[in-house]
Amino acid sequence: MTTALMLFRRDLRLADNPALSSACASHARVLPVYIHAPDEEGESAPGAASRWWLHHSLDALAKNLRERGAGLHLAHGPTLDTLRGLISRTGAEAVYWNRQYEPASIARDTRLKAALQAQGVAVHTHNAALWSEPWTVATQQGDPYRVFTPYWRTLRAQVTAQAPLPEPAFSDWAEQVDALPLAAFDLLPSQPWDGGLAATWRPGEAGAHELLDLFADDALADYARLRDLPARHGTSRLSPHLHFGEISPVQIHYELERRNARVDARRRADLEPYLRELGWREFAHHLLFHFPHTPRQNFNPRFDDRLWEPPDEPVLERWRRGRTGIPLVDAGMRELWHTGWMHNRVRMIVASLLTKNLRQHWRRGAEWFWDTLVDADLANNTMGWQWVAGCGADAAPYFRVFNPVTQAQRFDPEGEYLARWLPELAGAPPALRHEPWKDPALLRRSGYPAPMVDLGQSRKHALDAYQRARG
DNA sequence: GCGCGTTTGTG
DNA sequence: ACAAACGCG
Repeated sequence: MTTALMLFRRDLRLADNPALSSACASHARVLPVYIHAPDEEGESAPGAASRWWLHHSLDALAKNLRERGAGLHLAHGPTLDTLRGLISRTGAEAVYWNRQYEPASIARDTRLKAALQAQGVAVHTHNAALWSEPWTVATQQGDPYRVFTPYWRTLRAQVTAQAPLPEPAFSDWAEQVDALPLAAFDLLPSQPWDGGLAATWRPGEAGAHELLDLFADDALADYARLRDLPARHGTSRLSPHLHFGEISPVQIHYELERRNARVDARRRADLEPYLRELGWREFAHHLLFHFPHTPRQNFNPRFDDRLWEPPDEPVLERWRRGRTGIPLVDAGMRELWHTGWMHNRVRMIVASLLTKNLRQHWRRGAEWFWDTLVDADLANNTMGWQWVAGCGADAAPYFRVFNPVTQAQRFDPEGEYLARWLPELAGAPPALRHEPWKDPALLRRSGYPAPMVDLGQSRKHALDAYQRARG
């Protein structure tokens, strides 16, 4: 009877979990373990909203395991000491985990693997999170890609709809010893600000597949058009489930292809625009792996930090709280605060306002997103903010400054999204929701603030600063 | 060398 | 029309 440990991290699912399947295939007894060690994760340690998600996702995983006669052994770090303790108590001969790609996690896992192997324990690691791991895609020169489109062409040619792994058989799970209760991780907020999160999300594997079903039935067919409308549920909203590994790109791809094959040719959805978005997620991981300094430093080294003003706390606070007086920006920031998520188009617009019109460093924005997003992901967050700020890989040109009024008129023409998140403006006609300052009485009556910046003027300032920095 | 490239705004 | 500049095939 050989025993193995299955170390869960951000792969909180039973189906299509290569490390878990491999452990179960090779060992008579497997002990599923989760070790809480945020100090080992460096800048990818979860923020407040992610901790909320993690709590509920672990809860869901533990329940799934219990229903199958197993359990999830919870423990505090350090990871190595904890694993050593479990190995000596269970007589485990091997440890299995799925790989992570953040700089601190890579360093930790490298040390972990060497230390375990040195004491005679076998270590098996797998890919559970990506279509293609960051080092498997390269230019013809053998270099990492810095531009999305050629990256995607290469990756797309490699990607086929692979059948995901089924749940492994659950016989003879090792018994738990001295496990902690989930509450010991202290992941939930002490102030109850999480009501909006609970009303919006169902963390865990079942919740992920529920959303996938909804997306496949509902929005996918018209994805290219609907994905840009923040008032609609036109996107998959799978990002937090993907971040915590409750579902994999392989599962999503396979399921969407399978459903497509079952409807007649005329009604088939065009999957490509959606697969391309998953491609951006892969690209972000590719960039973070090959350019691990980018969470802190500009990807483009010629980009000058003097473009941004020193941190201005009152300015940052109005932006964070959704009181800039620019409706689409405030709606987005309030959606974020309430639900832990923001529509991607709105993310670009609030980021453009912060980094260009308000001239605050993109890292201030990335920090706030990190704490408030349930899908906060170091690779995606870093790439997204640098892209908008203009200093990233394949970035928007710096002179591209979004106009949040035009954007709202184009993508939320009826002001539905604005009304949903800005109760002050809900009663006003759409045209005034887009530009409430045109009716000073409305501002007085509703208490909605006047704009904190002149969009035209601040745009000009940003472009001038860019010219100076270049010159 | 040469064409092409997620997400735009202003005049 | 124009606002840059460069990675990639």
